[in-house]
Amino acid sequence: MAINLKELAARLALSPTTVSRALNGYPEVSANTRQRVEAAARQFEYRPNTRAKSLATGRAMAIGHVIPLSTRHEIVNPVFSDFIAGAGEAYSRAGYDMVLSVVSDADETRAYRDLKARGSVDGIIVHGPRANDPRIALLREIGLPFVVHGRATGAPDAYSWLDVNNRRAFQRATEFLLDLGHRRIALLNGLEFMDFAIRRRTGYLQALSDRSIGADPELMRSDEMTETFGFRAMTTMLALPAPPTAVLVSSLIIAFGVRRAMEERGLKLGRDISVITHDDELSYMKNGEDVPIFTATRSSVREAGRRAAEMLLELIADPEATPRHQLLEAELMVGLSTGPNRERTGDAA
Amino acid sequence: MAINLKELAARLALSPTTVSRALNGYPEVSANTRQRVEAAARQFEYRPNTRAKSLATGRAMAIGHVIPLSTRHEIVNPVFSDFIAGAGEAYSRAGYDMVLSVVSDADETRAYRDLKARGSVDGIIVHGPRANDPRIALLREIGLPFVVHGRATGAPDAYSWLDVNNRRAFQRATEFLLDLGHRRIALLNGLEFMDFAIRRRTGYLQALSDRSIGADPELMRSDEMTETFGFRAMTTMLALPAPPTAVLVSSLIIAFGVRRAMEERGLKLGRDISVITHDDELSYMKNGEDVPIFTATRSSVREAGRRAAEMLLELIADPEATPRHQLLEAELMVGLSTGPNRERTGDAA
DNA sequence: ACTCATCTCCAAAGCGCTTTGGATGCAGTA
DNA sequence: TACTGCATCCAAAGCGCTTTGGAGATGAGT
Repeated sequence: MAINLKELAARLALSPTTVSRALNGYPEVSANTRQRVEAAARQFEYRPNTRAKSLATGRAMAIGHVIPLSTRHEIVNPVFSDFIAGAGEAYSRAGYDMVLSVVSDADETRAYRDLKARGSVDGIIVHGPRANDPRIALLREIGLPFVVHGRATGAPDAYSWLDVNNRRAFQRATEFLLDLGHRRIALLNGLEFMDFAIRRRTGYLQALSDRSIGADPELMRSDEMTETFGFRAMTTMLALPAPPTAVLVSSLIIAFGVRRAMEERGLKLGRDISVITHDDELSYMKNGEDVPIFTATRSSVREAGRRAAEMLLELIADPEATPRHQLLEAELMVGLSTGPNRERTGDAA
Repeated sequence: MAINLKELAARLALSPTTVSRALNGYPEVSANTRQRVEAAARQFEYRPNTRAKSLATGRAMAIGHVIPLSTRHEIVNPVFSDFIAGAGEAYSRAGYDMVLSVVSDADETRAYRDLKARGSVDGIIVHGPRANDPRIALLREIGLPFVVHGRATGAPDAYSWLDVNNRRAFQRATEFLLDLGHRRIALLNGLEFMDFAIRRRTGYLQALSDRSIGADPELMRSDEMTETFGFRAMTTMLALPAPPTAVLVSSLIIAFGVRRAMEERGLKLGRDISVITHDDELSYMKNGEDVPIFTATRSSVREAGRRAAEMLLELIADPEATPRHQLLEAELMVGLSTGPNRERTGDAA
């Protein structure tokens, strides 16, 4: 069924050498034969065997994504499929395969080493970096090109990364709420050993301190980003003597929970309490259609995947390259969930 | 850095043949040498080069998942990452790699052919089957073992699949609502060219007709499964002269939208209107913790991924095998979102 | 003493491709 | 005529592994 180089060459009464060269664009073949070869390749639907090709060239033509299957937390999951979709696009365009390694997090180190030793990939995308993430040193030692989706504060050496400016996004969002007169602003963050969560908190705290507003520990929560977390945290906060008038949350799913807690108490989004969420633009989790439901700091994870993949491919093409960085700015999209602080408006009236 | 067979053999003063045999468990090697070889392999961290191995054996030791990147609909996405996680577990255990191909749906056919022709995979998992899905005939023609996650009603020949009993789940859910006295039961379904959606509707209609209750087209909607869809559809239905007293929805995300529409009107879940949802047990989208928020037909997508992968590996191991099937029954979990029809209670009182 | 089976091991071919190092033929040059 | 240079093609080696078809040694059987 599937034809190989030798057969194709035989059919053309040419040597495998010439056919290979013709198809790979080498100059030592006449324009005439090149056309004949290409026509025949199309006709017989010839596809070079990837295994053989990469054995011969030493390049795997594949990129690895290691997904630690944590027993404790499912962190990467919600954004993962969109990131993959974006990266996958870039890979197919470049003729690369994407190989996924799902491993229990105890085996993660071994997974990277295996990928290298068995020659299955030319590079790796690192997901869900944490502060001082040990994987960075590991990958450098192994000698496999890699790009980190996010950053790992505290990593000793330079490395390539692509990240959203989480600090700035949350700083701006906080300022936006401050400008609306809010003073008691809560933060419902992701788990704070994750790097992005740390940065978001930093931005939030920065904005507060810039206006000389003290942070209230009661108003800062951090947990896995689920609907339930949003609901519970918000319910608890609403029961405080001085509940927040605005809330900054790290994901749409959390925001759904927050909204539920509010509605259960008859509070209206944007009027009684303002909410800003981060929106990864997940394809299955839209923040409204034309007008955003939630005011949001928005940055497409899919786009991030695409760019991270492209960055890695460039790195592989030029091993001498110095580490690259890409810091994506999140847009601040005004939706229906924010409004002026009514407590103060009330004061003034 | 990475040592290969020849070097390892040289270090041991043995031939590559013997070393290969020792490591792959062939009998023509003495227990003594086998131990020596294994010890050395461990010491030097020898990992056979996958490319070379599969070139020699003809087996790719990899499974392909083709993800059509539809321009129109993002169908597989929300459940995709969990399915992958489950399948990935099974693959790593068996020493298989997982390769993902993200392709625009126009290129999907070519993607399958390429995977086969270039020898990159030994088998394929088919995602998101539709009625009369052409991929089944295609894959059979190509001659690549495959397992379908779901079924494709109308496919002419036998093929291996793993599916949730969607019809039965929704039939039972509908009966459950009927038993609670509900008569106007709405259905918010996924897109009905998807096979699972068709089956769910069938089950729903079956339950209604079994009790001689006519289906009201006004109460049946089908769309992409987003929060917005749930919200809009429910809002519209609540404005009907005779709104539904119960709703059956196809995903938790839709259910969130439904709840929002209800809460906006001050209606309480389970008291004013009953809601049953299907719950795929996505790791990032939990239906409450101990007591489910929503009464739900529950079936783990991750478990499905694991089993589908195992099924495929068995198929690959035994090419003569006849097609296998696995029909998983969903559990009907009673949560806080269902209760007796108060209209009728009202009537009776 | 000879044959035969058994146990260990190895040389070499082969998987499908790329790539090095020519070979061949032909036009241009002296 | 002989030489050079160029364009075009090919034979063969090699990528790292498996696997076929022995080879040599040992011991049992007669």
